[in-house]
Amino acid sequence: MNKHEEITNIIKKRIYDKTYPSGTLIPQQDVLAREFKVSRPTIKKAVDSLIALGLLSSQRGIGTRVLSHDISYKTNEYPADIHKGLTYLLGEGRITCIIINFSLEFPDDHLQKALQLSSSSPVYNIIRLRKIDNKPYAIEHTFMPVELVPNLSEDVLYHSIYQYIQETLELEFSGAYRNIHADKPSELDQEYLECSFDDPVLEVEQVVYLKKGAPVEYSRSRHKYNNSSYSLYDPFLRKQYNNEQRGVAIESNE
Amino acid sequence: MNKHEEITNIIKKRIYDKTYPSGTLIPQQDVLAREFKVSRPTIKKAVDSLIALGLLSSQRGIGTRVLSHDISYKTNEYPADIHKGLTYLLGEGRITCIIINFSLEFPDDHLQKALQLSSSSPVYNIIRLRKIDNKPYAIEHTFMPVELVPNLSEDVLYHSIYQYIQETLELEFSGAYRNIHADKPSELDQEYLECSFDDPVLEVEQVVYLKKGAPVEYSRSRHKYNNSSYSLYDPFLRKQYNNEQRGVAIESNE
DNA sequence: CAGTGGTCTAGACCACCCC
DNA sequence: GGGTGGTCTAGACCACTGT
Repeated sequence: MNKHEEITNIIKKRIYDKTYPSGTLIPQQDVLAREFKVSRPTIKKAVDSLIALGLLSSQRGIGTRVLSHDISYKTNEYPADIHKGLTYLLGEGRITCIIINFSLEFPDDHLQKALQLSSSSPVYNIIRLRKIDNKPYAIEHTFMPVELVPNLSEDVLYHSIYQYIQETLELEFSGAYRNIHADKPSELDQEYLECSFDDPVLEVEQVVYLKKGAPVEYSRSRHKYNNSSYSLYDPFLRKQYNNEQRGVAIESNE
Repeated sequence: MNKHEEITNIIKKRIYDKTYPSGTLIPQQDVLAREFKVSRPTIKKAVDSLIALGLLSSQRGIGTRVLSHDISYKTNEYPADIHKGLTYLLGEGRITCIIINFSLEFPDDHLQKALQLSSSSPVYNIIRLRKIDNKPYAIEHTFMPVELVPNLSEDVLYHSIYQYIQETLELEFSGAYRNIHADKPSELDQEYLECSFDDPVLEVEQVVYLKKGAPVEYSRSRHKYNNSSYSLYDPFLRKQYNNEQRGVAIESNE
């Protein structure tokens, strides 16, 4: 672990255990630098990452303050890999998975674009149903290039594709584009998510990229509307109205 | 403008104008350091912010590669302030605003918690309908503490509350917690968004914080399901399964 | 091995706030 | 003026990659 990450974690603990209570100023950066026997830029880096998480806020000439978010922090991790994430959170046994479809096909135009593939490069077409305590939680429809993820078996599908990619194939991820929107339930949704025709569905569409740069997954996860939601903290780091994209956006499909 | 921000913008331009084509390696950090006559850590900072935007990906021993996201980049800015953001994007004249409600009240329990107020501290209760080209776009229901945002007038509501807060009151924002979910349309939605009883609605619920630490807004923006969506890039910066929260999360409301 | 990015240092200067 | 965080430097060392 890096120094700045260690310090990040220590400060985070001190925030949660109220060593640094909500609303108060934490010690100055040079005091922390002396305490942890590091240089000030290292402290700064640790503080910055806690600002990005929404736990701290700095003001020049004043200090760095602990923010108090009374937002109920029931936020479950939602990494690219729902299965491993939920297993981690809820423990083994409560999460189950049903494979609805597992086949190979050639990508259509949309997939060719999203995964940057040629039409002759086969992809897996996977549909899985995730359950928590035997109640349906999400339908995940996943496409992955066979080229990048060889030898995918049903065994892997029941566990974690992401673990297989990281640990067996030793590939690294760089990040994911996501688009979150509401939709009417499809027939598949109504059947597997056990919802009626007028129950809205929350869909998280994403493209996951490898560090190498290649897209490794296109997927759509659909959730019953009263079952889950997507939470995030958006630190207003930059001038808001740049001429360029930022992380967070709403698009209007006129 | 900081040096690292200037360099960030220059590199960004070079990515968009294909000086650094998709998929290729950009020059090494020490080459860039010499070109821009800055130290390497400054280059690193610029590169890091482009990694956070999803434009670059670095690998030790190899270099820094331009990612190519064929995701259609129709992403409109969605800052906390929809009005100013959309005005910036679409130009003056296409955005209009109707005030459906503007009143004062004392906060209920939920609002007291979200805005960290006592029950005797009044809040504005504002409902506005946003239109693009005279077609309904979103219903925004906003609560703000009178204490923090004094002298709010209808005039300000038609323009930008955020501009008023930043420029007149000279307050700074630190960021916002958001929760995005799907919902059934309310009667208000059906009336003003012109949707039918089985059209889903996408709601973005947020609490916006000042740098000082105080929550300054609690709001819910509701959109017709086929009208807008929420997009973001999630860089997988940290180990995914830490014992602590990250920005992105799904919560299951069991 | 040489070359890449990742991290850290020690110190400096500046911008800003409050007294 | 005295104290805060924000930024930048010049150089160093390390971890990792590919040959």
